[in-house]
Amino acid sequence: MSSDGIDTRSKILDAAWKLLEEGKGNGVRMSDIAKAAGISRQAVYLHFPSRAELLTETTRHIDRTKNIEARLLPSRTARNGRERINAFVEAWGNYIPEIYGVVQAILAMKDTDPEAATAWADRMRALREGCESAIRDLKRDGTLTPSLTEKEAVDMLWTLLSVRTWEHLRIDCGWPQKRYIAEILSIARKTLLARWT
Amino acid sequence: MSSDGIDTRSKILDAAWKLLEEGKGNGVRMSDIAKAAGISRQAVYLHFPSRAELLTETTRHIDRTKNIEARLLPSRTARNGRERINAFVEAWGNYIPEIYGVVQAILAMKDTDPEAATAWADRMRALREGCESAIRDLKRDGTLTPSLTEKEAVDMLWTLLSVRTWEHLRIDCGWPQKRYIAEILSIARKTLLARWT
DNA sequence: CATGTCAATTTACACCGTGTCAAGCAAAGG
DNA sequence: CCTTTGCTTGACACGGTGTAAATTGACATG
Repeated sequence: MSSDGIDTRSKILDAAWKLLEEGKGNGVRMSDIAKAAGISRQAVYLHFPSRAELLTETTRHIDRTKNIEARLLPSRTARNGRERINAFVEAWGNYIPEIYGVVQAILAMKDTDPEAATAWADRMRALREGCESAIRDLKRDGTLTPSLTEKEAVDMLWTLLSVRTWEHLRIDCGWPQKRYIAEILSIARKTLLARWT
Repeated sequence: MSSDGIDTRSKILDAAWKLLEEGKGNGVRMSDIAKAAGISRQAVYLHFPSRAELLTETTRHIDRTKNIEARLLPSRTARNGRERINAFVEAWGNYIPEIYGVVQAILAMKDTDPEAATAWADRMRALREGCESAIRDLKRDGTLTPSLTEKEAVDMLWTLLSVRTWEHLRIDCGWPQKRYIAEILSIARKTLLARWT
């Protein structure tokens, strides 16, 4: 065991998290993380085989400490599809800003590093499953718009909730978070719900 | 003048275009482009000071030969705002796939290279101006939804037409191009037009 | 014909970030 | 005590971008 109470692995993850959080998701190098964790660059490689691995572990670390599962709970216990969408959009939409830094870094690696690509695909599949459940409920309630197939509806919701959409509205357009949530919710209702709702 | 009819600069641009077009927008290196153009890597630097510059020049090259201006003309001569949106979405939406490869490469550089970032911002400003004109017409016609300010409406349309949204629906979700156009148009109408239209 | 210029060539190198390797050091624990 | 564990330092290979210098070959103009 190490002399300091908290183990090194956690120190690395925390350092990575902090650095990625404060602004430039990209441009954070392994050496920066090492320095922030107070260890040598090589020591980082003793715990994580590659930058891609470190980044994906960092997202898991964040998920664990921010307890994303608990946050998504309300959406799973919603009384009907309509409310499920509400809860889901709110939960995920408000989670994005907390992981944006790390996501940005992974997204940037995705194009070149196949490992990062699959890690990201995994992450997105989880989100997609949430969308699928919500749409399924809508379908069950009979409130799903007839102009979209179930698959298309899932794709639409998934796209609306994508990090890129959030990024575009919040970062590029400068929208406040509340406005983002409200507007995405509004679009989701308009495009997914049957007219007579 | 060079002995071969077509000058080297164009050969480079064409080579870059072709390589970026066929698949992996990223992963195309300067040496690849040089090889494809039939010259040495260093010769490329005689014509373009940096990779970022080459990429942005390539988009201009494509714009020129694909005549984007002419394609956007119908949207500018539309009789009313509603039709202007139709024409604009169709023109831009169908243009994206033709520039996607190059755009992907620039987008990837954007995070690290400030030069690429400003080049991309320029490009996006042009698109945004198109959105602004369309929304202004809607406002003039009185068909703009009252639930959005003019600025917000522009932001929404701009986001719907972003390359990232296209990428998500077409690449990640596998939608056919026609479906993409139809659905974006549908969302745009539902979110931008006043109820009574 | 000689000269100068220009485009492109080759070779070489600097820089940066990732990832690897080897040797050494300090402390914990049998 | 000696071994193991966790980390250190230092060095290095690789890949990609960008720079620099010396050279060749074609062409135009004197």
